[in-house]
Amino acid sequence: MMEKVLRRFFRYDHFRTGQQEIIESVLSGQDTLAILPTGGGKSICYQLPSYLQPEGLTLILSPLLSLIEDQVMQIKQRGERSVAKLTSLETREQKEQVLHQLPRLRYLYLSPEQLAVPQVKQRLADVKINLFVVDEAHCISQWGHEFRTDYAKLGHVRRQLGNPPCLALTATATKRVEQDIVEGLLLQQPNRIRHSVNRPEIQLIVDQAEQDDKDRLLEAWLKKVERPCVIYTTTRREAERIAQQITNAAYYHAGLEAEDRQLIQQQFLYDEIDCLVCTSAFGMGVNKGNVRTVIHYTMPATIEAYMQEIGRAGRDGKPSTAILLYAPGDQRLQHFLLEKQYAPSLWIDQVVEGRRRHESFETMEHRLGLDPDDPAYRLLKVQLMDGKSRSDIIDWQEARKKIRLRELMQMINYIQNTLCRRAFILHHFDETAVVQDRCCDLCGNLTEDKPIIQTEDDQLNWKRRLEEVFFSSRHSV
DNA sequence: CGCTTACTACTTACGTAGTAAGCGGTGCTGTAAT
Repeated sequence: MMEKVLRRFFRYDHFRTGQQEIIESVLSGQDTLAILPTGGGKSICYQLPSYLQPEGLTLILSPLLSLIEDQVMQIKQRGERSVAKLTSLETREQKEQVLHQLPRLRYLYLSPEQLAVPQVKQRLADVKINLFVVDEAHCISQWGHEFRTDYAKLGHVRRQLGNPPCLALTATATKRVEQDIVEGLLLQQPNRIRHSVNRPEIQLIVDQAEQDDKDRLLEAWLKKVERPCVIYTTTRREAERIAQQITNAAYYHAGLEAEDRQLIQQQFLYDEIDCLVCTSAFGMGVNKGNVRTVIHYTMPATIEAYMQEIGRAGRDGKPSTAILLYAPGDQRLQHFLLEKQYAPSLWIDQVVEGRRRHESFETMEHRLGLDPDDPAYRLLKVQLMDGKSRSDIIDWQEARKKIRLRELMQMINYIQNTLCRRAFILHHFDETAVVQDRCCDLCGNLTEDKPIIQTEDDQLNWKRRLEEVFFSSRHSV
């Protein structure tokens, strides 16, 4: 039966690994958390069940407008017309029309922010929702706490919509991320379907250097590795600077116009450019099979982010390479960026005091010179509007910073690890290490399944090392 | 916080040291009312 639907509506003869299991779980009405390798055909997992149900809507929450556009287009291309999207790109009339069509609609794509709009929520509450899908569900953990807080509220919204079954999909999730997803979506005894996050086709290399040698090192690696190649940097300026030094390269970051971003992504996709230098803005939803190399000029803030980013290599399954360049002190920028997300206690005090005097946020913004677009200030505002007190917020900030510094430490541990890079990463994702060829710079093809490095239970050591890494310049004796 | 850039001061001939200012990621968004 399922194969028949697969052939008829999706024109595939067979399911790929994991798809069937997820679909069965979805059809059983259970909450499902699925960790599938990238490019594993995730969309079929939530699109197919709809054809086996007599009526009802499939709601798909997606993090990027561009992703929503792509998905809707792909569905239409396969001949399904009962699909719509609800984003800020639609006009008021279009939105109204979509909300009017709801009872007859099969798929609705929207951003998490749209679900915070009262009218959207109300109209959706009147409709039968078969499935509540959260695509790229790691965003709940990655963005939900600080940056896009509507992600953290999806569970409550789901309750308000009659608690339809939920399917959360992602490619990479540690236990912590999994926990964030379960809590954020209020999943009830979810069926957890896990596939290994290991990407055996990608060999892992870390190259440590002095800051001044990095450009030369990058140049040397570029002579050795195959293209197409993605180079990740932390800052936009660095992405632009490095792109200039490389032939047939372009840069990509969030400071570009949406049109330019799309154009460059397309050029890279069609091999007109074979080297893309970018910030973390690049990658989500990019389906390019032949990326041979991912180089990190500077490290990301977490191992999960690192896995997401190197995961863009070798989707065609052919041998690929991930290289991370590290110079002492590289973590400081990540540390700064992390700190910058939280309001300084001065702001908290000032704004709490202003509210006590019934001053509006707008007035305070003027009086105190606060930028209403600053994410840290916006987060503070959300928390205060949610009824949080000064001490709630301070305690929460402390707890979050501690978690995130620890994640950053894990990234450093990966770099300074001396056993096996792959084993370290798999261990981080609570998987057992595997032995394989083309493994990493530390073990080559001689991988052994050994106990790996310290983990969270190494409390004392952790604190000491944290001080060493972040404060050594000031506190050295 | 730490790195880079811009400017100033002082010295002494076009250069250098010292200080101040600026910068550093990710994306969504009913936006009320004249």
